Amino acid sequence: MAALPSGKHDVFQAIADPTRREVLRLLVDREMPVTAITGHFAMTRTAVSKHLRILSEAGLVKERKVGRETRYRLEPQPLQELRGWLQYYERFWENKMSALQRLVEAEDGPEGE
Amino acid sequence: MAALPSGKHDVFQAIADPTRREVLRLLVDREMPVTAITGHFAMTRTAVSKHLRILSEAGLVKERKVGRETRYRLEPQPLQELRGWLQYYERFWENKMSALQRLVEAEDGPEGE
DNA sequence: AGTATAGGACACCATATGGTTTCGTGTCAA
DNA sequence: TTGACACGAAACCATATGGTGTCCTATACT
Repeated sequence: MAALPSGKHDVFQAIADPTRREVLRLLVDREMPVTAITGHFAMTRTAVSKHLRILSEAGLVKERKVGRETRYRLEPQPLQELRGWLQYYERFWENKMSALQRLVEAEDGPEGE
Repeated sequence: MAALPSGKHDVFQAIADPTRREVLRLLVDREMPVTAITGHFAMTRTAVSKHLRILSEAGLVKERKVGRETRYRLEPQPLQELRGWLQYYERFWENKMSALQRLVEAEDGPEGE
């Protein structure tokens, strides 16, 4: 269930930081080396590198060495855990159900968790 | 767009902590006073109270005073922001698309949001 | 009235987090 | 081979985070 912990940071923690969410956006359509990523932020390369490590621990990015650069790319699969978590709550806001209605749905719901 | 910031903590931060995610689960089907919530955790009432404040700042719970107790209930709407964020990435893991395919999908995508 | 219960406020503490600078190493270009 | 570039590692720093214990007030019980 815990989706192979490649480090001490999980997906929930990884996406908690706005900078890291921006990094993910950057990597959506292309692979990028650290310096290029850093160009998009007002912080040092080292700081960005740390964010990349956390994302990597969460499995959200993968690195590939090409010559002297390390290119990072998005690895979206771990977001499925987040999606699964969210799905549990989705039905609750859809029709602004009451607590009682939620209770019924929760027990009666079409879950396979 | 930033969904009325009722405090300094946002949804992403709020759900980053496992304890807070558990609290949300507890409140799914019923309203609960602080002490009752605390009963489910190995920490003090004060600690739980702080978590509740953070959840409250993120808009994920609402409090209601009843006599001497403060009852908390789930307020799932703010999770929609998370869902919107996630949806952007959903298409990327569905069929393990390549970066190029993702690029095309991202620009050309079948959006109706 | 007097006591017990619920819970917020406050002071405090250890560790995590997000950032910096400096340094070392591997790789590319002249 | 000398130098510039890409990057990680390490030491350091301020603040945030997650927890504690003590105290105070409001409400309920008898």
